[in-house]
Order: sequence, then structure tokens, then C-alpha cells
Amino acid sequence: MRAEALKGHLDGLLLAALEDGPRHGYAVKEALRDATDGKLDLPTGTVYPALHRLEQAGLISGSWVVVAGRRRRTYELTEDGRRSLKGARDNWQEFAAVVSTALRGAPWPATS
Amino acid sequence: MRAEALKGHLDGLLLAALEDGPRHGYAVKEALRDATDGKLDLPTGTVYPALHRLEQAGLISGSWVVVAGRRRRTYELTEDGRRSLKGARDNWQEFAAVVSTALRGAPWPATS
DNA sequence: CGCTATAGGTAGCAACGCTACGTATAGGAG
DNA sequence: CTCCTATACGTAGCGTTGCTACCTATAGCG
Repeated sequence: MRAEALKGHLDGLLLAALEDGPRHGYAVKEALRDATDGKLDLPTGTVYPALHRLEQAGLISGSWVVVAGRRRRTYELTEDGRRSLKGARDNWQEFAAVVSTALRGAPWPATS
Repeated sequence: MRAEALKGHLDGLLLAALEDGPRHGYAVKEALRDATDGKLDLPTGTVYPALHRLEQAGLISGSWVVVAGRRRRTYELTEDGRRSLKGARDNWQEFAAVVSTALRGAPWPATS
């Protein structure tokens, strides 16, 4: 998968991974990997800063938990986050439709 | 459409717009707009630099033409461009499938 | 004569995902 | 006991890239 391809679509994926309950960052990364059959294996340097952005934006809220001597930052969706996820899904639908149409090519208006 | 959404997907769209014959930059912009029912109305500041990039990369080749006293830069796909377009379509298919899957959410692995 | 559509262009910016690191603990392999 | 891997979090800096805002110029119409 090309590096730039994800730009602007990552946030929705992260929100979706938190939709059915709280998860910590590493688990989000794994959830996305598992759900996509390994095809979406995000580097941690992508996941953590993105989660920080989302928290900053108020779309998720995080809290520290200690499990088996390891500290975890657990995130859950806020109400805004839920709304944003819905918006992200709608946007994706439209975006995908537009790109699919334009990429398919035909029928182009006659070449002038 | 969110600004960042297109990142990494523009090149394929431009190549697709040139698939069935040479077009100049402005016509490429119009072709994409018309083909997507006005939903993909790229600013010229996006189109022209992108075409320059594609020419630089050897995916399209351009030449100046004068039509009705107006100079036009007409582009056509190179062989590399045709290959790249094919690759872009394949990548898009995979990318769209992955994002659609992850965005849909279910079924996530059990929350640990 | 002014306005719009057509046609091309650039400079500079902002966003954002990635690479390459660094820290630390738990647990199994040897 | 030690080493290695998986788990878990983090940041600095970079490169790409589309966009905003602007500029130039011609054709054609009111």
C-alpha cells in the first residue's frame, strides 16, 4: 500500500476500531491488522501520534491503566468521536464513489 | 470533500483522464469535473503542478500547441504511464477494499 | 470597455503519515 | 541467568503533496 494513500483516511479507521469499546493504542493497531487480514499494519509511529491528535481534538478520551505491570493508555470514543465516525463513513462512501468513477474512466466526454 | 482525502490518489485520476486520447491541462480538469457530476472540481493549482510531476516522471509527455491564438500544453500517456495507470487501478481496488473493511468495523476481534 | 471563460503558471503553506530512533516490562528459550 | 521477542508507549524530523492565493494572457460577448 502506497504511503500517501492513507492521508486523510486514518482518523476514521482509528475511530472505527474504538467503536465497540475502549482499547489501548497497541490494541488498536492490532485490531486493524487483524480485521484487514494483515493488509493494514500501521507502524506505531503512525498510530500513537494520530491517537494524540484525536484526543486533542476531543474525539476520543484516554486514561492510564496499569495491566500486569505495563502501563497502557486506554482510549474510548466521545460523543463527538461517534459523530465524527459517522461523518467519516459518509465521506468515505462519497470519496470512494467519486474516485472509482473517475478512475474507471469511461464514459469520458468526447475529446475536444 | 476533505482536502487531504485525495493525497496519493490524484495521479491515477489524471492518468485515467488521458487514457482515451491526448488532452491539455484545462481539459483534464474539466473532464474530471464532468465525469464526476461536478464533485471532483480540482483547482488549477492542483492540476498543473501534478501534470508537471507526471511529465517529469515520464508517465505523460507534453507538447505545446496553439489553438485559436491560445497556447495549450497537450499531454498524452506514455507506455510507462499506461502501466502506471493499471497499477493505480489495482492499488485503488485493494486500498478501497481495505479501508471499507476496516471502516465498517464489524467483526472486530473480541476486545481484550 | 469590462467581464467571463479559457489556458497556463508559481510561491509558500499546512497537513500528515512514515522512518528511525529511544524507553521499559513480561515472558519464554537457551 | 541471559537473551530475545512481544508488548506498550513515545518523539524528532522528513518528504510528499494538494491547496490557497496570486499572476499573466487571449477570445468573445454584452
